[in-house]
Amino acid sequence: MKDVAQHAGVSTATVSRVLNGHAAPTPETRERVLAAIEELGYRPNALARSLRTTSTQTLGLVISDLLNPFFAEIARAVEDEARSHGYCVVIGNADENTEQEATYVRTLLDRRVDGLLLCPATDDPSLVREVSAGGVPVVLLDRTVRGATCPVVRADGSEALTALARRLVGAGHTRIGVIAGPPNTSTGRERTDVLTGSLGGLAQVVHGDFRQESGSQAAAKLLDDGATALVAMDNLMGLGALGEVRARGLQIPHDIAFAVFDDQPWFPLLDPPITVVAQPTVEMGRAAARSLLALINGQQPDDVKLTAKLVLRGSLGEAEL
Amino acid sequence: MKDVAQHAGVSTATVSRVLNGHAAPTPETRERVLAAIEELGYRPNALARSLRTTSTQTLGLVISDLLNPFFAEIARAVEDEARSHGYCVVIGNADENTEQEATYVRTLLDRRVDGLLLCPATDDPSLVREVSAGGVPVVLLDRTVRGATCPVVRADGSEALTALARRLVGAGHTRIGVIAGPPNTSTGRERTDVLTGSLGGLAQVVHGDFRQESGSQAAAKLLDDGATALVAMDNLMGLGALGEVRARGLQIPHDIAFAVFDDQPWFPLLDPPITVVAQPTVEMGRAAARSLLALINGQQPDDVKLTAKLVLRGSLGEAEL
DNA sequence: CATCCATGTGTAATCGATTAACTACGGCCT
DNA sequence: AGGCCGTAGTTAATCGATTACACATGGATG
Repeated sequence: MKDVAQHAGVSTATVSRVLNGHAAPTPETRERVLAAIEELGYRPNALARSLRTTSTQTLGLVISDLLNPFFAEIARAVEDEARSHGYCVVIGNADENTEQEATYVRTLLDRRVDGLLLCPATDDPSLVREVSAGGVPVVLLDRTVRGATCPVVRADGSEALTALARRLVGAGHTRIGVIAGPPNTSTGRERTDVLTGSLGGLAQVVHGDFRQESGSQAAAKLLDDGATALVAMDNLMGLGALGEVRARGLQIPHDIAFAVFDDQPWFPLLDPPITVVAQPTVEMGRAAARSLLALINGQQPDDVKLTAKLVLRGSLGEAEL
Repeated sequence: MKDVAQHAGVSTATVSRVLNGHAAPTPETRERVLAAIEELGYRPNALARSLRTTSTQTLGLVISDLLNPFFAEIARAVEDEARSHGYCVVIGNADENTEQEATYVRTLLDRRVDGLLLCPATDDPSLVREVSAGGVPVVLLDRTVRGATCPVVRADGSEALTALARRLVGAGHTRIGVIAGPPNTSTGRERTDVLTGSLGGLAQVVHGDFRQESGSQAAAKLLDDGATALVAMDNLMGLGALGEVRARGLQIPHDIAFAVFDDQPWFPLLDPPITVVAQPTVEMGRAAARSLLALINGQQPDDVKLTAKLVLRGSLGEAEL
């Protein structure tokens, strides 16, 4: 910057003013400065700027698992929305691991992100509290924590799950296997509670960890126990469960009814296409980013609850008639 | 930091030494400082530190499309490797868009990343040159650019594609539809060249843009032209093509042979499972991160070329016998 | 013609760390 | 005892920006 100033025959203050679009400098001075900048290929040091202004124009996003297309899509949406407001997003991948999650959150805070979007790995509120205590705006995304005091953005699948339950019961299924998420996550618990609630006593629940492998294992157990329908509570466990169903040579929907929470682009390609509860992923990501930006600007955004929809495609068999 | 110093009755210099594990401070002083840090909940400001030391312990990763599971997996691998060396990764999503790519690269440089991993959107070398000129270490990943002067890490699919071509030809296919990537990307061109080369004159090529929609369109065109086999050059175009095949009610492999470049976890679930050329994604990501770190440490890493493998699963029909 | 004000630019403090250069202290040797 | 040295710790410069405040200039005004 000093070089630019010298080159243009002005002081660094003037250069800074030109850079930041202040009113002061003469059009003529401005020209000279811009020319010098161009000539020297100067680019301002964002670190220095942020140090001085205490604003990094950066949001932190800590997600549970980057390999889960659901979160990848969320990340994408967050990024889009943030960029359109002149913010940048730094993504941290917690890998469904509390420790790694905490590490990432702290790293992001150390780098002074202006705000944090968090998809918490568990519903333990301590990490969120720690962040809030540090005075950094936080918004929770997809999952919440116990006694959360910050805005939360998530999808409500109750209606869709109730409808799903009704159809399964109506079709005469009496042993319905539910491949649930971890009980210490809000989504894991709530989805399962709603579904089992509306299934009366017909549900049999096995908990997985939102990953493919646990989906196969859970499916195996449930099939061994004579389940005639399977519902996986997230797309990765659904993938695992489908593998198990295939491996056993079972036909959907003839031998077994099948549904998944979370839509994926390839579900319609299966034969039959898979019935799902589809979440408005992109809207969730965008809404979360908007809430966080509002919070950063001193507003108090409300919680956002978007509704998930049941998409019938054929994998439930007669239940869909 | 000043507060900590005061609290511990020492100067900021001493606090800094404790923080950075210098030899100087007495165990006793160290104790006091650590106690003060603990008590005040002090966390060093990474911006200030980086400004002073000109090192951010951060790598930039600009990928073509975060929604493409291939790149998501790469990102994940890069991040793992980087973390294990004490580095953090900032991901930028270029969306297969040159302008956005350039914007991201500049943003990352402005933030003074220690090095940059780039999956270039096109093979135009100007952006890479710009970065190199700025003295920032760069490594290219998956794709290269014309006349690249920096290390490149990628997968070589020649062998697998040749084998694939041999089988298709052997099975008597004479109209083989190739859904190619954009000709201005190295992977788009090379894969297609190898495949069409080994297919003699039997190949018919339609170029897509590495996205789902273009895959359906290309497939439609090729099927209209009477193709009896389809090969998609990346998983998203494969997804689109499969959709088109399904929509037309064609049976794989009976009506049409099908193969995709890039494996995906759900390919084995289709009926029949899809034959693919599988790239060693994780190894690519890790290798690229390692190369970049080496470059940052002043070494001159060689290019890395990993080999992709043909995985036969049944979607080629008699070609696989 | 002196005074005042507006306007454009420069000077220097500041953000929060690191680190070279210096000081103070105590022990050891002759 | 005096000189020397090693060591723990302090002072202050520095990284590259922003910005409050001071200053200079020129035109308008009484």
